Amino acid sequence: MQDTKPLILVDGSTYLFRAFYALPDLRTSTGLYTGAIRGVVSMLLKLMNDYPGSTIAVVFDTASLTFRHEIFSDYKATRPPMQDEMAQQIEPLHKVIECLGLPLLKKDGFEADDIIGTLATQATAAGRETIISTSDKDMAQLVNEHVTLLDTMKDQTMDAEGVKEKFGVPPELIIDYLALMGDTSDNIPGVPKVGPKTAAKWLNQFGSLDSVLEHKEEIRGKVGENLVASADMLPLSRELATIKCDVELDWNLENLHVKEMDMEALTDWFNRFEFRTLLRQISEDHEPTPRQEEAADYQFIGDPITLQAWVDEIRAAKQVSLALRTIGGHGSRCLGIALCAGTDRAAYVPIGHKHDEFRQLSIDVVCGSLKEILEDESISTIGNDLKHAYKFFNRHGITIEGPLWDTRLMSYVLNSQASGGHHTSALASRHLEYTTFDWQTLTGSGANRVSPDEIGIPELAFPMAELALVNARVVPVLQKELHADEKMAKVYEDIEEPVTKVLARMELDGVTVNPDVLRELSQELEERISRLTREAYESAGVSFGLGSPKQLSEVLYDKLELPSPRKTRTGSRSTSEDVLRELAPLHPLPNIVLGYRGATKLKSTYSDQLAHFISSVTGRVHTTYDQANAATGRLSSVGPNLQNIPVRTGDGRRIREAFIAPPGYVFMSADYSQIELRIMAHLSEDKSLQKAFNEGLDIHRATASDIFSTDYDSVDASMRDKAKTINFGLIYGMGAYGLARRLDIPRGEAREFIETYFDHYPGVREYMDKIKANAHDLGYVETLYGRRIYLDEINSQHVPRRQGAERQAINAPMQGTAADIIKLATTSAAKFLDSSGVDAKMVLHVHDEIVFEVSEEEAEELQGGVVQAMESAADLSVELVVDVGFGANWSLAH
DNA sequence: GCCCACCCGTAC
DNA sequence: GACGTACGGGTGGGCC
Repeated sequence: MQDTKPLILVDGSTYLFRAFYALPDLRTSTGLYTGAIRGVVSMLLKLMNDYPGSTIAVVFDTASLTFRHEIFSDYKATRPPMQDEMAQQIEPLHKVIECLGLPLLKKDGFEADDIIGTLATQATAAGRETIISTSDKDMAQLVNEHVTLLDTMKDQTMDAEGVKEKFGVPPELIIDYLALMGDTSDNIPGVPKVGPKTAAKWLNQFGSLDSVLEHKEEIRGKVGENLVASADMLPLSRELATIKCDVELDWNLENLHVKEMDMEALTDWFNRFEFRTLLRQISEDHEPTPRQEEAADYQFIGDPITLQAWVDEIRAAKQVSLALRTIGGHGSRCLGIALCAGTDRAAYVPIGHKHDEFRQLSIDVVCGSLKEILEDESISTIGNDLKHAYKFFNRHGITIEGPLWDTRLMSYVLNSQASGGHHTSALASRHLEYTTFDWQTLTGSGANRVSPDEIGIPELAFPMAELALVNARVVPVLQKELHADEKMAKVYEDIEEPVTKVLARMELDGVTVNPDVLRELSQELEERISRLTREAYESAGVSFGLGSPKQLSEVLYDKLELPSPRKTRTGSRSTSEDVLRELAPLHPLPNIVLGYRGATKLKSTYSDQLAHFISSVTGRVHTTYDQANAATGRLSSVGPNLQNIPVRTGDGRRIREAFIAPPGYVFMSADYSQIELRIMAHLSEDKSLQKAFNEGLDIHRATASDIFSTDYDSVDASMRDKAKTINFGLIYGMGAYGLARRLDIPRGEAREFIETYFDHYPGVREYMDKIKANAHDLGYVETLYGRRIYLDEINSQHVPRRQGAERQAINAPMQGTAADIIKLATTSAAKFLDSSGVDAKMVLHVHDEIVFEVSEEEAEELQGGVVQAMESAADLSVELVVDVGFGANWSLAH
């Protein structure tokens, strides 16, 4: 009968090396080195656990010379001899593998790759799936429709598609690809200066190594010359890189079998190696002990009747505390949900665990029961990061309607920078003096970390239920603290809580990004990058790591002996953009590097990366706004960050062109004009600044006219520019030094500018003095709405730190008030969307800008509602002005 | 191999 | 040390 389980071939040798270098110093109390053994064994145990019943064979190299040495005597000649500490571990490791019952394969004259290649080929011929567990990229040549690679330590699999994705060429071309690149560790010669990018480019262009060689004369530049020079060696390199798939072996698909584990011998070995954790692991696996519930207060919910009893209890308590465990992108799979009614008892509902030794409930059944309470406006929902829960339930047809008591957000409003953060465990220790279960002991850390999916249901149930209970108990404490200043309670209730639901909606909806636009830009940038790389090497007279500031500084300042104008914070010689600009007149290299940096930045961060974030489910990009992170109350955006998409340069704007409205729709961008300066005018009560805004003047022009004593109408571009720099500098607490550097003028002159500014706007100076004094007294500053920003270093003896805190004291109220206002506006605009029924979605939120997609017919109606919502979000002594633009893409709408 | 500090550059 | 708030990519050194 055909074996339907996959054949698993483990590349023991590469894992041995990797494990050894990962844990080189691990040894027993008697001095026996065990790091490599431990690494390989725990990897094998994981594999056995993940693929129960599969045939797992472990393949090793032998110390003998191979056929590759016969055809190329220098093969692996540069490789240093294996360290003793590693060599000692090989024999015992082989013994342990035998005790595990796994077949151990090795053959003199051949490498592990060849044995694996041969067996995989046989399996494919027999129509059987093969999984090759390896971390060696060379194996990618073996991938086909029946063979996939698995990196067990990283838990990553790779099929043919994945090979193409990772290396840029399909599995069939991997050999050619390796030959072109060469391999320094195996001492396989390749073409000098050809790395992964060039190799893939050529192969995609010409189709194969042979046709690359046919066209070798056409390739220009140094790499072209190198190719011609290496042409004779390449067939040999190709042969060396080719894994042999027809080795005569004593093993075949029929006689490879896994045997029973020899527990006695294994226990003996593990004791000798002092592998206490592994010992526990294998004995538990073999003698499943009935697991006790950790505490009586925590219950399982494994059937609909018990679940209904909890729902009734929740309805009586008028509140539910929820803790969700989801895994996968955008919470696509739910392992389980913990529930807590009141503050006494909590329960765990297992839903999607892989190991189901306990009865689980389906997500549909659970949602069916929870729907009635979550959609009941009179029932409060408690949790930590409820935006995540809101989105999860929304995907399952439930809209949480009641008030949200989000402990993460409440804590953030109390002190955005609270040390320890706003996680449930941190809140438990800060506000309840209670220590929650340590997740690390459950999931491990670092390389040994396991997904929660690997953990059994009873193990997860306790800590999950505990989270729900702790959140329920911490809410009243946080509420009380918020009410210590009614303004803070209102910041939570009027600003943060309502905007959470709006942000959730926005994240769920996402935004359309056109990958074709990005791909085209990437290709263009790639060409530009390779051209600039060549030019840089020529200009420098040496090739070096262009992306490495360290190497660049050596070239600029040591080799070319250019003067180093500035040091970085840690004392190394800076190669930052403004430094390179200064050096540009002295040598061509700085400008080339600037171009290179611009292009690589754009490509790696945006044009390459963004397409990976397009959801295969929705076809759109879904960022996550972190509502409890920025010190001042701003949002931040992650996965991807959509708040730093380029806008200033022409190339950069092309990224924005990829953000598009669907057919029949347009983008509408609405942004506040000069909101922070307007807030400065309001907070400082400076009459001239207020007047300038209320007369509808261009504020930078007005400032220029004041400080340069010129008519408003005769201000020229350079004066306006200087005034703009000063205006922004003020918001950031800039001093004379910084202004001088920015404007490239003497410090005295900069000081005079600032003096003149304050003479014209005395209210601003008074306000800044006042806010600093206030900060020194209280240890915090406030926004207009009473959001606090604590400044721990405001009274520091360390002068630079104190000055830093003073700049924060100046900036935070303005930045924070702007954040408060746009959050209020966001909620208000969302209400307009709901009540008007206009066919529009909010798609992006960028600090002072909200972007919508709206049906073409209703664009005007949306504009009216949104401008009204945003301009009336706050009532200041100066007007709030909103600029609106429309367009098919984000660039055009801006 | 994994993690993190550092440098740098993008946004507002 | 000198301009605030963020996120993230690449490099390289230290450590598991």
